[in-house]
Amino acid sequence: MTKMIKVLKGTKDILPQEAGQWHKLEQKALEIFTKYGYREIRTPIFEATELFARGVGDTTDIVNKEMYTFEKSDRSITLRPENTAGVVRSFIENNMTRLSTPVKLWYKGPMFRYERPQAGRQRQFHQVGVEMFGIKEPAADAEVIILAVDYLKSLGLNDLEVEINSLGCPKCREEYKKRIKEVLKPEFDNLCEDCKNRYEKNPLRLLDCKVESCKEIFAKPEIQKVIQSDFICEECAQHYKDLKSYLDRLNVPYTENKLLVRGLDYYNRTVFEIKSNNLGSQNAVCGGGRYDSLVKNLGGEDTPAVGWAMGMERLNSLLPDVEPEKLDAYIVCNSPSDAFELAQELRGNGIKVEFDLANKKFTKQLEKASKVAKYALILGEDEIRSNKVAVKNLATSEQISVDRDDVTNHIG
RNA sequence: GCGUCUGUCGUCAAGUGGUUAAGACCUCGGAUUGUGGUUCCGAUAUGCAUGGGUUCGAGUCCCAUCAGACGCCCCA
Repeated sequence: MTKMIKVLKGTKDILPQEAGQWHKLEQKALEIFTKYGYREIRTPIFEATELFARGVGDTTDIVNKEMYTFEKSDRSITLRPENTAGVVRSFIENNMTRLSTPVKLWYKGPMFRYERPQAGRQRQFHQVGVEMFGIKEPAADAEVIILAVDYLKSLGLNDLEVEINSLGCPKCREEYKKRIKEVLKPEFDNLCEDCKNRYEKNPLRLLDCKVESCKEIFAKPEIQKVIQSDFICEECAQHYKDLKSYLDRLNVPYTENKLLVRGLDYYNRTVFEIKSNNLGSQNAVCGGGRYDSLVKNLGGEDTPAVGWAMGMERLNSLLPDVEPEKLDAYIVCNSPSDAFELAQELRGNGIKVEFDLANKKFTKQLEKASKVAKYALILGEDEIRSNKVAVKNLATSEQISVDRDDVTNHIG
């Protein structure tokens, strides 16, 4: 036999039996985001590699080891690993700074990261996300978080926890990093390999290492004191405080997590995640935050922004299965042309109907009808002659003869 | 990139070194030439991820490769 070609590692077919959940995710996204004034944007699936290097940050894992990059006509091109950079590129390129603020955009679509697949992680996966441009006030952060919660609720997902933190601005964050490095310096040799790495690359990430020996080190009082200290500057602290009071006022429960640090370089001040306890170790369904310097860094005017993304596969695995909908009717008839004609009449009336295309026997047709449809429409020689149709309710076995023009009214 | 576990029909599986690889569901056909979902009968893996090895003999033991699941790193 000829060799079979299989889907690539970390990729999946979305099969018809899962389509119901995907439709729900997409329909609710459109419905809820529209209520908050967001409009959909669709950016290309591949972009110049430089966009992600500068946008996401060239010290991040995503850019360093997870991108699908290829050369074409002397250009370096990359399949998007996330969509904030692409949306920001489009925002700048299409002069959206000229639109009245806030500019609210949402997107959905596939993203690509070259990683080892595991529960809740694939190489091609899908995200829905929102980005809001032009507002520096904490009300924007709050609205974006509340929108995420609202969307998740509309999907019937309530067992979720919102975690927030503030990373401060570049100025006060540098100060904090310096202090963490100072206090950990004597312990450097005792840290695990990953932490030694993080010490230089991203000191903030040090703090939630899962290795026991590192946990012990971080538990020391003098180190805890630095971790727990309020390092952020006055303006950042006020922003964070205002965000919390909005969330309190709107009755959105949240927990503060000082160890919540996002791995993308562009975040400042507010960061947040929404987690589920019903997933594996990849338990965040939503992650986002404020990125006030990204637009400028990518060549646009200085424009503050906040946004988030959700992993659709992760959402999907929290959703109950959707039963496939039955056909309204299945036509049972030994004359394909008569069946076809009736089917087209009914389809014209908005009825979901199929008929046998393969000249199967009467009993086989009826068997098929009972599996896929609510009603069997029996169209035999007698019925054709008298312009009638026998309408059989397959659940109750009741059968009545009705005028052909009247069929639609009997299978609502 | 690292670690752990797994790989028998479309699906769920039995099989624990010894003749022709259970069973169930799905699918298809028949009983049933205009009445289904119940029932009965029948069909469907020359092969146990792939390639080597051990053995008189391997789905069963060993090695490698590939694939999958889960975890680390990181992220949605």
